[in-house]
Amino acid sequence: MLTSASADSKRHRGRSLLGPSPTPREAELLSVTLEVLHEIGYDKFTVDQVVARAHASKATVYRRWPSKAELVCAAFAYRIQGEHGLPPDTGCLRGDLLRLAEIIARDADENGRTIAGILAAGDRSPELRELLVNDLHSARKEQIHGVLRRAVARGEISAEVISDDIWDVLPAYIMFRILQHKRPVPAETLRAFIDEVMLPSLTRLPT
Amino acid sequence: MLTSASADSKRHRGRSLLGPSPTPREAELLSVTLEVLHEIGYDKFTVDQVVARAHASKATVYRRWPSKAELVCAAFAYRIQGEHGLPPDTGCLRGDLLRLAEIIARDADENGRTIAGILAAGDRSPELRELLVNDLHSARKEQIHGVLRRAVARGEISAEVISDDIWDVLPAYIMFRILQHKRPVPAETLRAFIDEVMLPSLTRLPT
Amino acid sequence: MLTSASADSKRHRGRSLLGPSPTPREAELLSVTLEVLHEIGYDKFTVDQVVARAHASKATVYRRWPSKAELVCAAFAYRIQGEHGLPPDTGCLRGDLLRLAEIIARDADENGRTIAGILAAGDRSPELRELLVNDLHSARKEQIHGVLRRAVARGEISAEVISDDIWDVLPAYIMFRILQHKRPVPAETLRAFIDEVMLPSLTRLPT
Amino acid sequence: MLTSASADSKRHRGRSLLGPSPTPREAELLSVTLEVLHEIGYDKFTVDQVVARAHASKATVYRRWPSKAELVCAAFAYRIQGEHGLPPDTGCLRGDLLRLAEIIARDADENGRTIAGILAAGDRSPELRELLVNDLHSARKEQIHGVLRRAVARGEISAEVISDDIWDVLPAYIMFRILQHKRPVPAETLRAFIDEVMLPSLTRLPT
DNA sequence: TCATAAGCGAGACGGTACGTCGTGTCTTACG
DNA sequence: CGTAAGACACGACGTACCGTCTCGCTTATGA
Repeated sequence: MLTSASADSKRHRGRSLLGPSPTPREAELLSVTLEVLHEIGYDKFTVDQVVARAHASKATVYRRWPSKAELVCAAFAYRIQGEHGLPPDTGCLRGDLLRLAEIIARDADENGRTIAGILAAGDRSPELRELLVNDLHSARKEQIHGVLRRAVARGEISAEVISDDIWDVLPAYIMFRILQHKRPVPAETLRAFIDEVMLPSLTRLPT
Repeated sequence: MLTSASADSKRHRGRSLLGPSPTPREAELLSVTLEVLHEIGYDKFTVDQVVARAHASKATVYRRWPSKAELVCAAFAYRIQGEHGLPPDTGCLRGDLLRLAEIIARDADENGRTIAGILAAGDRSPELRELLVNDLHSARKEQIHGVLRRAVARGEISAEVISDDIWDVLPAYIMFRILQHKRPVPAETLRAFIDEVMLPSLTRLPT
Repeated sequence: MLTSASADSKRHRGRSLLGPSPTPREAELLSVTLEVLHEIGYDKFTVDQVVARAHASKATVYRRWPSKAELVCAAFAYRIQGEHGLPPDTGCLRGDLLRLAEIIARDADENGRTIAGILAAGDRSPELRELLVNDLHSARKEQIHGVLRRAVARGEISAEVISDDIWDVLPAYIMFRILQHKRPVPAETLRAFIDEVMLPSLTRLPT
Repeated sequence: MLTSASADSKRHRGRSLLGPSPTPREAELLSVTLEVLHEIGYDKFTVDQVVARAHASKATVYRRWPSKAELVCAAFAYRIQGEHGLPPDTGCLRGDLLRLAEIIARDADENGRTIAGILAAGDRSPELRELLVNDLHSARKEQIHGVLRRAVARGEISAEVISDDIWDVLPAYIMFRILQHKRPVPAETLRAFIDEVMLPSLTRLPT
């Protein structure tokens, strides 16, 4: 028996974007949203398509997400959940970074254009966008800091090089490459970036 | 000594995107397009507004640029022309990079959202988008390589570190920061990026 | 005695052109269409004007009538409904015909140009045009045959002269005159036509 | 010294619509106009099509005829010239009328929709339209009156039945039938009209 | 003989209507 | 009551046509 009050109180644990964790119907709609985004890209994305494919009503969508932009944001935030896992330990910093770079590159390859769309539509709902960006990157940040902490533990790098400001060099570069050339970033480029930029920076002599 | 930047500026301009250099009327329309983009942002941008403000006809616009996306691209390519100038020589690589970072940051701050829009709408006209991206970044590439060549001439760095693949670390990071947080990149972040990432990479010991 | 007119009026009205009888919103739009047609004429008629005046949306109009031509046709068909009434019995055929001629002439005077426009645009939607013409003239046919049947009942004419083919001599002539000279047909011309053409034909000696 | 005055005076022989008789170039353009009208009908008619097909320039067209409506009118007036011939004498009024009806019916079949278009667009250039209508029907009037005069000469009808007002019953009915059903008027209908309407009217007993 | 002008082909241009489509609001009917 | 279905206002998009205009090119005359 459903006691929607207790269900409600359960839902108010959600963190950032989704507030309450999504109901089954919401989850379904968000999944369909992600599907459509993947298939036809952000700029051809249509709320009506989501509605049609989910056999839903526009009112049902707009009751929860007041605009197309917020629907897309919410769908993205929904997707991010559960991606916080650290990549497996490969035994050395370089291996960990290469592995992480691959993960990020694959993800960016799949979702780059959608993210660009969200960023471009920025002013429609600035606060939401900010939340999304935070969500997006807090996952990455944890992964990266995790890898770096492992390297510190191994004695490969000094703890001082872990910065709170520019930790995002790796995802930034990968995302940028994806957006610029719309092809996947070649593995060789990832390797070069890690060997020629990341590692020199992380193992630099203290100034 | 190569001054390929100046050589570049001597070429018949507008070769890539605009085909022939724009007629006066075209230039006018592109200028108005840029105006509108700045004022109301990419997602609220309207061809009709351009038409109204330029006292033009829709046919005049669509005769040249077959869609809104291409109009915006062309306007951007038009804007880029003449931005090839090298930043002034500050005497040392670090100073040059800081100066260049400022330039890039200011530009990205002004046009970031528009660029994101173009990237998001990518598939509407892929070839045009590619041309635009090439134009956008060939200008930057010239500037960066110019600065690095100056550093090589000064003996600050080895010519070997100049890569044709990952030269774009600096603009990538700046653009990404702009798009992520929509505020201007703080000078301190630029400094940190240069000191902690760029310079270690450029002055790294040969592997 | 056949009262096919009243039988007709009992049928579910709006069968032919409008399909189901129009919804309130449809009726409103058709009324506004007729208004605009009267005010500015067929060739300056604009769907946007209808939309603006009815505080409607273009989509609302085009959802029901796929083109301007069909909107105008439907508006006309809508107008025709309820015009099936017989003119009052004046006691003799000549009087009935004069009365009917006046009615037709006034109607043609008001709508002549619009009808010409519809006819000219014929090929845009031939089947619809045909329906419209049928509707337009089935009403007239009822009126004329009604008048003639009264005359037969009075013994003024023979039933044999009532033709199914060329019953439309009267409306044809009136409409033509209206279209040709754009002024109303003078009463004297109507009288002459009835006395010198209609009545000799109706009372002719059997060949 | 320009002799445009004398040139002008030369050209001022034309009668009604065309003013001066058309130059070769004008005649060519009018012919092409008629061609296009026949092929695609009045409502899809386009000045640009005439221009393209005649390898002419829009300026050339608009220098002579200030609007599409006037171009079409002029083309029609041009076509009418030389159609004033009487139909051959068949020996009796009925034969003459049948022959004439055929001629009119064929002409109306070819040009009905165009004429309707001109009539519908009436208010664009009322005076021109009036001229056209006069031209159109003065030719017919001559033909009909010619046939009637022949019948008077034969003693078939009385001269008194020739009316100046409602002479146009025959073309009116034919034109109307053409416009209404867009198919050619069947010969049987023409015969019935002549036998059952025209002849009773023309041979009626004096009231 | 050449230049000066007029006619012309070509087609860009401003304006405006068309018909399509997407967003976000709202109503109706069903379960 | 929530929901599916979908009508609706608003407004942008991209197309097409009209009538005006400017450009060169050609031709035909007058100095």
